[in-house]
Amino acid sequence: MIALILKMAVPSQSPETLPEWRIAMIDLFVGGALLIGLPKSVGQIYGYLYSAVEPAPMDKIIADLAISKGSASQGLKFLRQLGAVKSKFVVGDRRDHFIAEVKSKKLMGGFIRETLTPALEEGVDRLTFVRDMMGKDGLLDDETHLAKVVKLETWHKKLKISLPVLVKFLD
Amino acid sequence: MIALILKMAVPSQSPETLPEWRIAMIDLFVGGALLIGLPKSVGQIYGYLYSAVEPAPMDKIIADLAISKGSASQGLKFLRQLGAVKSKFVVGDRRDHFIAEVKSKKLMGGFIRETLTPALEEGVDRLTFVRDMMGKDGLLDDETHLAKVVKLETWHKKLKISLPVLVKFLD
DNA sequence: CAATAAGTTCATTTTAAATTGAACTTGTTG
DNA sequence: CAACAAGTTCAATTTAAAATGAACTTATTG
Repeated sequence: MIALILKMAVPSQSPETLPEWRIAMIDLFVGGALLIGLPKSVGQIYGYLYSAVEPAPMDKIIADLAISKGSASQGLKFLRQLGAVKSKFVVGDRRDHFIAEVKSKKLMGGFIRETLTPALEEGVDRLTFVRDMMGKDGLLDDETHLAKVVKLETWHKKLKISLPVLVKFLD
Repeated sequence: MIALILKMAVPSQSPETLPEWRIAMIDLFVGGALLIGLPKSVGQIYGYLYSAVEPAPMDKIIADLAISKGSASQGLKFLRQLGAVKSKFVVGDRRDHFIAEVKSKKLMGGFIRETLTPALEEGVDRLTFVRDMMGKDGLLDDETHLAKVVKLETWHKKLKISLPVLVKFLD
């Protein structure tokens, strides 16, 4: 009996046409996503959830954004890894319901952790290698050559410092 | 007579095999370029010039990096627009000779000017549009909805402020 | 436990972007 | 001014990435 009532509270979703302001907001996030090298679909999904008033299940996202199951599943997986999206349990509904995390500590922090930091780490390795190879060629005594590596190392160090600061500043 | 001597000072370039340290440095810049959404070839060219000891003409870049004339020409054009590369006149040689600009004010400043700022500007337009449409739907009185736009506007403003600061810090 | 719903995975297709190279423009020189 | 060298442009091709959707796994329920 209770089950019946709960079931009725979650009628099958008809693909809703998004209001213009939501479409514009989603576009904004799509632009941002592409700018930092993330797939369009990820921007769409995050924008959708950011602009949503209530938690949305995957099939609703799929219907409203007109994207495939695969894109939605993978996009949400990625966003959850970042910590940019979390899921909320809704009573009487088997489906996961997703909401956007809006604190930029979570948003950008996740991006830095999952994307930027690995890239920077690879950078360290390459820099070490450069030093080694220069040493082999006896170039580390040469002012000009040494300066090139040192400058790179300085950039690297400063980037590593400033990214977290940036995140904090953004709120 | 003089012309003859000068000509001999610039013998036809045999495609030189780059030392490992230069290859590693170039890879570093390729990684950086891809990270910020620039084509691989642009990273290669900049890395090549950054690691070069003397100014290099386009045909040397083409030969050493084994890229096409088209890529080289377009890549250099882009880098000059940014201000990340400048050309140096070499006596007795018709060809342009290129050198990398290493001050990050030039490097990142150009990127911010040419790529980030236009993107941010488009963001302003979209945000204005979002406000308009929300207004039309009478949603700007609603705390929840208003908060969403305001948060975006705040992010936008802070990003605009912090990018130049970041550049200064990087040197 | 059979039937259904939710969600994931991944081989294939689609799409977008970068690269190429041939044709062209511009400038130089003997 | 003819021949060549340097560099640009852009249509066609190649390459890489993202999106799709069918097959699958896992969990739920009547």
